[in-house]
Amino acid sequence: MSTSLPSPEERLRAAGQRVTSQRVLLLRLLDESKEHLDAEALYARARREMPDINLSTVYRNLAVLKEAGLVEQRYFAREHGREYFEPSTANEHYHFTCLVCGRVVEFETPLIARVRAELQARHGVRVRHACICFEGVCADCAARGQTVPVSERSSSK
Amino acid sequence: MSTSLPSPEERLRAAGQRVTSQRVLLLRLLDESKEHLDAEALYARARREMPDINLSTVYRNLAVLKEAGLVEQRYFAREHGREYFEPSTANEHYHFTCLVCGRVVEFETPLIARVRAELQARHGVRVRHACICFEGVCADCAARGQTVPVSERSSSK
DNA sequence: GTCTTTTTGCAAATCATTTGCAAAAAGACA
DNA sequence: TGTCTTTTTGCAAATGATTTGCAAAAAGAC
Repeated sequence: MSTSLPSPEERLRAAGQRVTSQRVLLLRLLDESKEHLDAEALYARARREMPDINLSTVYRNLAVLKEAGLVEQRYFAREHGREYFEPSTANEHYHFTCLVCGRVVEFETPLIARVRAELQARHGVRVRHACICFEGVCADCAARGQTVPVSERSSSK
Repeated sequence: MSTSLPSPEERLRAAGQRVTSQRVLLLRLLDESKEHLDAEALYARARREMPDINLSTVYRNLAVLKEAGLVEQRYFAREHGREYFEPSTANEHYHFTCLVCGRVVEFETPLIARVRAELQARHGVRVRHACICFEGVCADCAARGQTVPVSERSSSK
């Protein structure tokens, strides 16, 4: 989600990566997006401005940008097999996904850091990364009486 | 993992599911396993006792067992695209995976429940499920000086 | 500009997981 | 126990996301 970050070009240079038009475009699209995008969605948007861009270029660049710390990979709810991305931001935040409408609520909490600290203290492990995501029913959907997600109880197709 | 649970047959019946030799076997193998297994690993073990069992049967049954609440699906670390399973147990616990040796440390903490409560209180959402996993370097690997995971910095193959 | 290295587009491959289908097994009931 | 109905299985082929090999094109360095 859009914050005042340096331009895509600057961020690429700062990260020691080559500045290609494709990378600049992808980074900009991720910056501009209100939602988290997966490779396919990002590809669809990129094509509108660069019709010849290839899906594998999107995948390759997402991997490069992730490695360079310019974007972060996220996994959501039942969609865990699909990777979503967002630009790296300073503040650590987590996600809640509504199973009914798909809305993603971002939130912050110091408790996860405490869990990490506990883990470190009690088990001597060094935590490098955490994947935290919650899912359920958002306030609006609950108010609308939508309590049972369509694709939960029934077969998952 | 292995705890004193009712027999596979009993659990299947209690869950209103048909008792097939394949299901009994899979459930037993999951009970017996010290590690979390994915479909492929479970299949490999199952074949030893039932050579004709099919991989798709394993997948289908894991889905059934999950739906019935008899097993729980987990996602780990960089392996997020792959689903691992363990028998459902009463106590809620979370996982830490060592990026170097692959060891999985299970731990409990009341803090995650607090995060859920906070989410509920502050955003009005009803949390149904949480996917929580941590990764990093375990105490043993850190002691052995193994700080930089093999497949982290280099290309991810 | 020229040269070297990295990146791209394209097509084909991979890997986990799913599905269609006919035969086999499970559960219900006579 | 035998029969009937429904669910499950094995097998093969399909799917869907992601990856890879390769030759041409673009980026960065000199």
